[in-house]
Amino acid sequence: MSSTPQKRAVRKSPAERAAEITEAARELALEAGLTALTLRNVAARVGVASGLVAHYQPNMDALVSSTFATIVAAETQEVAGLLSQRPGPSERLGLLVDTLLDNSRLDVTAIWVEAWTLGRRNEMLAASVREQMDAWQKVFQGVVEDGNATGDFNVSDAAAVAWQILGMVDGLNAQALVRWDGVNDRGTHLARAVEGMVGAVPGSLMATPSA
Amino acid sequence: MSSTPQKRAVRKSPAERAAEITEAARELALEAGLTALTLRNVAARVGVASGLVAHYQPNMDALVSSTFATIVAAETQEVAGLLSQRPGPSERLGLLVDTLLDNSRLDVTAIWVEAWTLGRRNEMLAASVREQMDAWQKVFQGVVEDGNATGDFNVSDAAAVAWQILGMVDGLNAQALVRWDGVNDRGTHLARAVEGMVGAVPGSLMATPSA
DNA sequence: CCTCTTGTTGATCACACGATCAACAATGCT
DNA sequence: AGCATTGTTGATCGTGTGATCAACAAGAGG
Repeated sequence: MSSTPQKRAVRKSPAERAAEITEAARELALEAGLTALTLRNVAARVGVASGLVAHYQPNMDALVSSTFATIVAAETQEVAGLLSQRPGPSERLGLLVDTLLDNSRLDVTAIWVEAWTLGRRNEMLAASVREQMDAWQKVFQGVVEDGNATGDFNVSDAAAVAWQILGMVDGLNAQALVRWDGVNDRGTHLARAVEGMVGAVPGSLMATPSA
Repeated sequence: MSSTPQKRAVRKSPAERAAEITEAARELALEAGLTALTLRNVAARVGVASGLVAHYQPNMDALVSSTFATIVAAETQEVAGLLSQRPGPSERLGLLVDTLLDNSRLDVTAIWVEAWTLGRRNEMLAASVREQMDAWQKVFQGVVEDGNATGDFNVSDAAAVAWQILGMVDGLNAQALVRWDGVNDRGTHLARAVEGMVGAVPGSLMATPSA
């Protein structure tokens, strides 16, 4: 009769169990947000007593923080990987803007926004947020500097411009989180704005879809 | 000896008490975020029993929602008021961008960001958020349309561009919430980006400070 | 087959939340 | 002065949170 309420969880190695817990936390966060990361929620997802989750984590703030870092870092690396396949800076920046606005990562965006406010009460999370933002900024900065070198762009302060573009992307994504309607061709408008910022030829960032 | 623990609160008219409560909620939210709006917190600030706050509000979701709306609407009207004192569209758009990035409203930004995530679990708040975003978008759209009429700008879809600028401003502000350092002249960079979007002459949005 | 290590349980604590409501008391009215 | 209205209290309920820890049992080593 009863399917879920198993009597006792099978005994596993600490490494394996720890991995289960962090993975469950990752899925939970993506589905219901970082706020859903409670001892009992995570435990239920693993199929284990709540005490066990506490046993594998110093405290919940740490689990929230590391889960955030895991999710966001994965996205950064994934997108950075896509970038390297593009020939020039213009194509890369265009792809970057286009990819980040394609609404296929709204779950990650939601976690970003949540982390911004949760960071006010979770110092460990706040540190992770700053760290991951730096990583993203570095990705943008690299592309901008490449464009400067090739002459495609003309930017005096690549770091600052990278921060700006990142901020814009974040804002537009957060907006999409609440108001998905209203604007259709966000990528085009943002591309024009970014072209203005990096001193690129208008239209040069228009993505040529690989499909 | 005891200062705060007064025996009983003075009896006031419903209107006056209700105003006290909403005002206390406003201050609390600005200081500690919308999450701090609990029955007991608000009650303590007013100097009243927690039950009284509940008596004046249908539920806490409603208080959170209305407090958000109050704070944000005030900011919108304040900035919109400043706008009307500027002569042309370029000056107005420049002032808009400059004012919203001057870091003097980070408390309001924090509330925006918090509302975006809280809205996922508070339908009333979500509605308020959409409403207030629309209001802001309308402000931007008005300026863009003016610029179109005077020929200062050249935009085909003023509504879409207004959404974009709004999103960018929100993103940069949210970023400043976590990373206040790194970028110094955000206004300049954003101005260049916006100039690109609205088709304005480069440099035309540079604010000429009234001071 | 037994023992001992150790992964696991679940009851429990203290706290905070929203919400409710009978009892209370201050005020205004007669 | 006495009464009725009504603003106000504070204890209470049910739920949820993080954290703790004695007790349990599964599995490995002897």
